[in-house]
This record gives sequence, C-alpha cells and structure tokens, in this order.
Amino acid sequence: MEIAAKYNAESIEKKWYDHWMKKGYFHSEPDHREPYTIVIPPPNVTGVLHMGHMLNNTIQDVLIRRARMQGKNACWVPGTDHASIATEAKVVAKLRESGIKKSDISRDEFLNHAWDWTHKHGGIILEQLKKLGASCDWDRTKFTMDEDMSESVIQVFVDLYRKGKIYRGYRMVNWDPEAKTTVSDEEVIYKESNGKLYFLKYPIENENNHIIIATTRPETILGDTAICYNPNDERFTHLKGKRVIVPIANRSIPIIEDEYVDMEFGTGCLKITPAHDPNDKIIGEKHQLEIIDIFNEDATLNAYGLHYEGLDRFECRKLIVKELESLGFIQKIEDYQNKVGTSERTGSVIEPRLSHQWFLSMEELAQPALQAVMEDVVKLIPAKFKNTYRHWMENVRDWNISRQLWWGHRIPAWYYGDGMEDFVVAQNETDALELARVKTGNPNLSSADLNQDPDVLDTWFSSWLWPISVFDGIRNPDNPQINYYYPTNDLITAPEILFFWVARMIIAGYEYRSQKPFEKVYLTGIVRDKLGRKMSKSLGNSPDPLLLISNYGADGVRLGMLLTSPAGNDLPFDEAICEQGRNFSNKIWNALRLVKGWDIAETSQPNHSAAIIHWMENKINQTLKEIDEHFEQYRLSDALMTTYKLLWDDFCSTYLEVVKPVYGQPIDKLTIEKTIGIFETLMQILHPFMPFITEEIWHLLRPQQTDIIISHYPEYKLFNEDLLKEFDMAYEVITAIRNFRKQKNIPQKETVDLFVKKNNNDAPKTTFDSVVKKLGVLQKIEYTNQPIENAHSFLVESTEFYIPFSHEVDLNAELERLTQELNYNKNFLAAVEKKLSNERFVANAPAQVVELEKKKRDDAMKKIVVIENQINAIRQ
RNA sequence: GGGAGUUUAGCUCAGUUGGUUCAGAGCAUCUCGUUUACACCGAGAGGGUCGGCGGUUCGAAUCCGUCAAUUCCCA
Repeated sequence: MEIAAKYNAESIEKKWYDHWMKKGYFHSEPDHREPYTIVIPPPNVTGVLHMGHMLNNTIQDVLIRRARMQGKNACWVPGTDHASIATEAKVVAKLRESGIKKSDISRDEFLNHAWDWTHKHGGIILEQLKKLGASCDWDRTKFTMDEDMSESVIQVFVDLYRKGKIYRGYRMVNWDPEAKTTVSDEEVIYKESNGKLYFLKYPIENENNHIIIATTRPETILGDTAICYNPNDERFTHLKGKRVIVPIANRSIPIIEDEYVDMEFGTGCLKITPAHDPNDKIIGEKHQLEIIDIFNEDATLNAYGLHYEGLDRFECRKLIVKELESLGFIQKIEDYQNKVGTSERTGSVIEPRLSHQWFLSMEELAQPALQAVMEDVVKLIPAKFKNTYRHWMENVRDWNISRQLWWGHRIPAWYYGDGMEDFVVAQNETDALELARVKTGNPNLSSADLNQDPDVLDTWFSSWLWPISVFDGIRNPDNPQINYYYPTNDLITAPEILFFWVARMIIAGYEYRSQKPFEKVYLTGIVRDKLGRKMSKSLGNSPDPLLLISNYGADGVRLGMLLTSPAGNDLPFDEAICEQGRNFSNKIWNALRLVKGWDIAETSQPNHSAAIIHWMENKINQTLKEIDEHFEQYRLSDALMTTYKLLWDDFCSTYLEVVKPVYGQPIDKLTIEKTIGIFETLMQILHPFMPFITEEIWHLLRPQQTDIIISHYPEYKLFNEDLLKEFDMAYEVITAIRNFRKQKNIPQKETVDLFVKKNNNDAPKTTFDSVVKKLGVLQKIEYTNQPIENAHSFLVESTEFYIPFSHEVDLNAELERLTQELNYNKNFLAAVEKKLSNERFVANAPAQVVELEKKKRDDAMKKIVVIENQINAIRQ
C-alpha cells in the first residue's frame, strides 16, 4: 500500500466528516445508555466563526467524542440565537445602504427584512463548525426564534408575570432626542466639551440664608427634588433636616445626606434631579424622592418647564441663566471641561431619560441558584469563579428584560388605556382580549382597542431557557427527551457571560425543572492576540479561522488551541501553536509510513522488541491513568500534553526506534502485530483531540470492523511500576552513552562496549539490556567486578558504567569531573545530615518524611564510596 | 469608588494536604547531526532570588501580613 509522503488534511477531513454524517454517528435518541449531554452556547445567527468559537467548540467536541467512545449516549445540541441588538443593527445598516430608514417602514416590513437577512446569513457559523470537526447532533439544531422556542419564551414571561415576578418600572436609558429612540451604552460616544459650571444660590426655607450648588445643567433645576451633602462634611451639618427653595420654580425640597456626594467637587453640595441623571436616580430611589421629568421626547421642556415650556433644552439653558442672574441666584460661573455623551447615529447629545421597562425580580429566584454553586451542585471550573459568582448573586439586581427593538420576542403585554395598570399579559392576542374584557368589565372591547407593547425581550431572556427549551421542556415538561437529557452534563462557555447567561440558566433550571441545568461549567478564557488585546473585528487582529484550518488542518488548529489553554485562562493566540499542531500531525503520519513500510517475515522476535513492547504496554496504562485524572479535573491541556508526549516521545522516539529493523530488513510478525495494536490504542486515545487524522490512520493500519469515532475508548489496566522505573534507569544509561558519543564525536554507526559494575551487592537488572544495547549502539554489555581502565565512566545511582575508549583518556579531566561529583554529593549529604540532626525536625516531621531523609542519606553515602573508589583507582 | 483574580524559565503554563535533589513541561534559543519514517526531523545543552519586603514553621513557590504590577467584573 502506498501512503502519501505528506499528510493531506483537507481532503481527508472532508472525507471523514461526510462519512460520519452519513453514518449518523452524531445523532442521539434516548435509550438505555447513560446520557452525556452538552448544549452549545448558541452563537449569533448572523455571526461568523471567530477564534473564541474555535476554542469553545473544540473543547466541547473533545468532551463529546470522548464520552461517545466511552459508550455513553452522547448528545451535543447545536443552535443559534437571534441576538436582537446585533442583528437589528446589521439589518438597519443594510437598509440604510439601500436608502431605507427604519422609521419609514412598518414593523412587519422591518421584520421581513430581518428574516431575509437571517435566512441568508443564518447558519453560516454552524457550517463553519463542521469544518472544525464538531460532532453536533445537527438534526436537533435550534434557533431561539423558532416557533416552539418562541412559544416557550412567551409562556415563561406570562408565567412569571402571573407569579408576580415580572413588573413594569422605570429605568434610565440613553435617549437620542433627535432619533427619538433609546441607544445602547455601546452606541454612546463621549466627547470632550467646553462647558460652564454654574454656582447657584438656593435659599434656605424660613431663613435669610442660602446654600451654593454647582451644576453644569442649570435648566434641570426645574426637576430638582432634593439637595444632598455628605454626612461626613462638617460644613453642612447645620443644614440637617432643613429644606431649600428651588429658584424660579419656588418649590420647597428637602436637604438630605448621602455618602455618595464627593466633598471635593464643586461646593460639596449636590442638587438631585432623579429624572435626568442616572446617579441622582439611584439616590432618589434610596431616599424615596419625587421624580420630576421636565422634558418631552424631543428634549423640549414640558409643563414642568413652566414658562420655558416648548423650548429646546439648550435654548432654555441660555434663557434660564439670564433669568437666574437677573434674580441674583447666580454666585459665579466658571469654565468647565467635561465629557458629554453623543449619539453614534445622529450626533445629538444623549439625554438620560426615564422610560418604562419590564423587570424580573431576581432576589428570590436567585437563591437556589446561588446555593447550587456554593455547594458545588453545579460545579464551576476553575472554582475561583465561585467568588465572583457569589458576589454577583448576593447583590443581584432586578433584570431589565425589555429592549426598545423590533427584532426578537415581542413582549406579550397588551394595553387598553393610558393608565399605568391598563394592560394585560397573555400568551396571545385572543387570550389577551378575553382577559382585558374581564379586567375592564367591558365585554365589547375588541382587538382594535388593544395595543401590544412595542418592545422585545432581552435576548438572554430566551437563551436562559436554552438547556430546557431545546428539549421542549417548557411547553411539554414531561416529554421523554427532556426527561432523558436533562440535566445536561457540561456547559462550556466564557467567564464574561457567567452572570448574563450561566447564572440565569441555573435560575431558570430551578424555577422550571426544580433541577440544575448542568453539572459542570467549564469556563474558557478569552482568545487574545500576541499583544494581549482581545480579538475583534474592529481591530482586525483576528486570524480567519477557516484559513487557519486550511493551512494547518482542523486537527492542527484544534491541538494548537488546546495545548496552551487551561480552563479559565486567556489564550494569547499565535499561529505558531497551530504550526505545532500541524507538525504533530506530520509526526504521527510518518510513524504510520514507517510502520506500514516494513516487510513482514516469519522470523523470531528479538529480545529488545519483546522488552520494549512489554514496557510500552505498561507505559500506556500508566499514561491512560494520568489522562483519565486530567479529564476528571477538566485539565484538557494537560490531558493533551500527556497524550502528545506519549505519542511523540514514548512511541516515536523510543518504542519505534527499538522495534525498527535494520534498514532493508523485515520485521517479525509478532512485533508488527503488537505494534499495530499499540498504534491503534494510541489513535483511540488521541481521537477526541484530533478526530480526522486518527480516523484515517485507524483505517490505514489494518482493515477495521468499526470506525474509530465509535470504537471503545481504552481503559487503563494495572501496570508494573517497578518495570517502568527500571526502564527510566535504563534510559538514563542510554542518555549517558549518547552524551559520551557526542562529546567524543563518535559516529552513530560505530559501536562501543559497555561494562557495568554493580556496587553494594546490588543484583544486576538486565530486563532492558537489549534495549540499551540497541539504542546505545553497543557491541556488547558486560558485567564486571573491576573498574575498567582507559575508559570513560559514569554513574547511575550507585552503579558504575565504563565505555572503553581507544584514545587516550584525559585522566586529569576525569579526576576533575569526579571530584566535582563527589563534592556535590558531599554537600548534599551534609544538608541531609543537618536536617536529621535537627531534633525538632525529627520530632515534628511525619515519620514518612524522616524515613525519606534517611534513605537519601544512605544513598548519598553509597554513592560517595563509589566515587571515592573511582578517584583512588585513577590516582594509583 | 466597590468586588474578584493573576504574578514561577524568553513565551504560554503545571506545581494536589507546607516535606524526596522541587523548582517542572511544551514552545522558543544554542550546539551537533541528513542516502536509511519524518528538517513539519533526530540527539543533546543552556536558561528561573518562584513580583518585592516582612512574618509563622524544624521546613515556604505553597500559609499569613504588607507593598507593587497587571487583568477582569459591577457602577
């Protein structure tokens, strides 16, 4: 069989992915087996694959493939979310390009455009995941706006409303008075601006006195509802409990105390305008102040603006300053630089504005979710995130679930009047009408009298149900799918969304299933560029994942991403790590070429082959145990590195070099069969990490009953630790021989002899002599009781080794080397003896530790004797 | 401003309950090597006051205090 000299990742990857799909290996249905379930963190439906997805999904695939091979019923549910803000922004931008303004079209028309966009771009990202090798159950692909998924979201809203958990309230938003819309925090651009700081006099009620307050926005005094100073500020203690009169408005407002006030800023005294400043709003809520909103939606003044009603806010500012001046309320005006938020879209100055929003009360809901994580019912990996989680959950604030957008799940609330309570919440309009008729007592109410809330729900309000809704567990809480797959096993996600998403899923899990949504949460890091910057489109610092895959192979990229990424750590991405992955692919590919390149003969098995096979089998079991432990602790990069070394160092560099016949000679049948079996086992261990190349090699090794993807993952058996230790010593001998050759420039082809002198009545350990002979390229190994003259010598533990050397041995150099070694051991012995002579050490340290120190002392003493004898021998 | 983390070799990270010569891995670097599976390779080597200081202890990378640097989250 001819095997290509280079591994061609691209064609092989496609071949096997198609094959797996055709065989339906990724599909899962409930059965008698133990389920292993992962739900994908749904990416944005219109997004494209970035490096974060690559890392995240590689990890999921490793876990799911391993579980599948371990005989579990592995189910990885893929899907996307509708990402209201991002998608709507993209659709708006696209419409703008073709000259259409969102405000010029109807909601339905806009949604048609949005669906077009979704259908066109939707799912690209899922196709990209296939290139990575992701073994998702594609038959189960979900989208948060699918009909069943949407129904679940609405059902949950209605349910929580009826339970009294959802309420309407006010929230400060960024208002663009020109576009008459809210904009998100990300869409506000802060600009340095030259303004003024006005020092205003507020008369104190019933006193012939006043206090001075500094403000940049004098027009907002009409909305003032308190004056506030810091309780630690002695300058103002005389004001405690008093009231002041707002100039022009002539309203009496209280003076309050709050530590929020910065004593250094302005006069140390602050006016509180809860309707027009986010911080003031918080203080207002704390002190239960009145809220006076003085603006219309276009930022002209309303009736609270008194005689300024109808004027623009900036016009008003000019005029009110004049009026205040003429009335003597202005003490002074200073120049002042501050940052003013402007709208990214219209450039107009953002007005903080209170608006109606829907909220979900969190405190009570959060309790089981907090407890679950604190008690490790839901385990965070790494555990350090528990602290952050707890802090957030203990200080949880109500969740603002409405968004002033069109793309998403429209809030199922219908208004029939202008009153705060003139609305009903229902699953659909028909139900709403019925409810409204009951609530109003007006049976003639028609659907034309109902107006549905224009806002949509926060995208997280649908994704928090994801682990339940993908199995239809909201609408049909007792269906066989949800009963089988829920709770899921592992969730793989980024710590940035621990609160936005993970915590809320746990909350939803307990509220709707009375059970956690998953057992473990593996938190990945952020993929950064070499400079430590987050990868982003705007910086253009993210490599194209598909290009990486075509350059290094999906296996290569997967390996690269995992090698340097322990849980919870950021991944400073460098293409060089993919190169390492590609090199590794090449290495194992060439091992295959070697193994398949030998002729096979019915010859007897050489001793060294028998010995190294025995060692390799033990080594594999030892390593499998380590890998299992790494997986148990979710240390995937360690598990991978352990596998990598097993293949590269133990299998390629050691094992194959031993069994490799002399060039041109055939290999014996027994050895090649064992070798192929070992190779197969190694491919199985590697498969979860590098699925494609392992499947290819698996089939090239020999005809197979089954594909590797569904083969049974190797389980470790007992291994002989003494044997492995003995080999390590033998390997030390090999290394010493190699060093000697290098030192003396002895070519690899030239054989040398090795003499072994055991000391201290130790019995010779000869198990791996044949291996030492082969790898050391020795003519012979001979045991002796006498030091060998004219030889290079070295020491492993207390055994002496001699390589006779025809050239003159430099006795002085040899003496110096031995003396150095002697000194080192003497110092070491002294240190150990010092420890042992310390009574407090002997008394306090555990017996085990003391024993170890004693053994160290004995070993060192033995070694010293040996070295001293060598030195004496040379001197004579 | 409040909270949480991180700091170990040039880079990215391991280092379990303090205890073996415990200071480690991979990559990178350096030296030597190529008709013989692989130069996307082989054989070797060098490289760290474990962020600083102080403390607890027979013993500290590990525990405590403090300072510094840095990252993230919330406002």
